[in-house]
Amino acid sequence: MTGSRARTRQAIVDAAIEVLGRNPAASLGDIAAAADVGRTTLHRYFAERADLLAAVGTEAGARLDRATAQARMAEGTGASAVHRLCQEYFDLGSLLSLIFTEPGIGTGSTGGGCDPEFTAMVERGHRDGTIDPELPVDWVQSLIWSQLYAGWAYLAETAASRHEVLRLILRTVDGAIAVKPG
Amino acid sequence: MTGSRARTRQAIVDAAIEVLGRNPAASLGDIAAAADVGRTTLHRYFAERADLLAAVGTEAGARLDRATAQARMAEGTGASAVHRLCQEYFDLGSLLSLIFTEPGIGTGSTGGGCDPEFTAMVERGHRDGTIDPELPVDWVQSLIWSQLYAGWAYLAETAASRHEVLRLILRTVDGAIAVKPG
DNA sequence: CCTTTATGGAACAGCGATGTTCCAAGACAG
DNA sequence: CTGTCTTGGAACATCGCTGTTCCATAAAGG
Repeated sequence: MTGSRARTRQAIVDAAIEVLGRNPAASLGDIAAAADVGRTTLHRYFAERADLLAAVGTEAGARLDRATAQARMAEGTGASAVHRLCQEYFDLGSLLSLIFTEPGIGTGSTGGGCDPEFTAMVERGHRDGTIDPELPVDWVQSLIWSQLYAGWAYLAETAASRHEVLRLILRTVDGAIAVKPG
Repeated sequence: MTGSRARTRQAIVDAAIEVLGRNPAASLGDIAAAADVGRTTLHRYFAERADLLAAVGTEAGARLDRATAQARMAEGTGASAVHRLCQEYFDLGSLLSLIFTEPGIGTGSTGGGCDPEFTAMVERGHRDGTIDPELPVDWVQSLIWSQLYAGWAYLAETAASRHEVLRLILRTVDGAIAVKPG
């Protein structure tokens, strides 16, 4: 019956991502309820709150890595790679809120500098004339995350479709990083 | 000694904005400590947490209104007005985090649609060719707030100067709302 | 000098979240 | 059917935050 345990555990982690994304201060009872699981069962899988948060961090890192890989940051112009990255990250859904509000959730204690692949992508864009050279690499990173988060929030508050919101995000991000005519 | 009361009260509200901006779940003890005031004194001025939050909301609304007025949204092209609005709002400092994380903090229970003045400004920009007509008014609003918040966070995490961060914000916001060449 | 005013500390009860233990019930495999 | 696995509910102690009361102290003002 080990398949059941894995399924329950995953349901709890998924629910935690969903609920904590909406409210980072949510109680374990809220998370258990969202997972359709008793609070006792949640504690059976994660003795302490910190254990659950660690599992959420691991899951977040895994999903993030998967999305990053699919974006193929090393291909095409810098701007086109940023464009693809936004598309893939947008699919992270409720995880976006969590990553944005809880910086360093899926990062292995790095905290500081950007991912080397990301840096390479933006600097390539600086050289190939598709990303404004005045914008530092980490500012481009802030830009992308804040736009993705804004889009996710916008999706939750308005009647706009997922597709329409993605279009808006891509349009504004592309414009923001574009080399300025003046 | 009524001057002292006003000063203490203001110090508490200011500290609350500062602390709650960094951590919306901060305890009253944290806020009192940040205001260099005993927790007892804080309770003397604000019997319940809700009372303090109401005062913070009022203060936030006042500062927001002041900044809005100074931006003169009705003057110049739509894009230039957005530009000025970003400059003024950036000066709100730590209040930015609070407004961003606690939507509707200083708004008089509106919640829904944008400010009419703001709407007029963006629609003017749509007509005068300085703001991309594909971008809905409330998306422009999301864009501005998310960029201001990102800038404020960037300022706290990096060694960049306030002036430099403002430059980055204005550059990316201007690019994001600009009419696209394609 | 003496009163009023403002403050901070200590102590206390209440509350919600947390973490633990124990037990009963249902599901599944042999 | 029987034993194991998984679960959920109830009860409990604990902890931190909240809100209140009481008292001591220090400063400002008459």
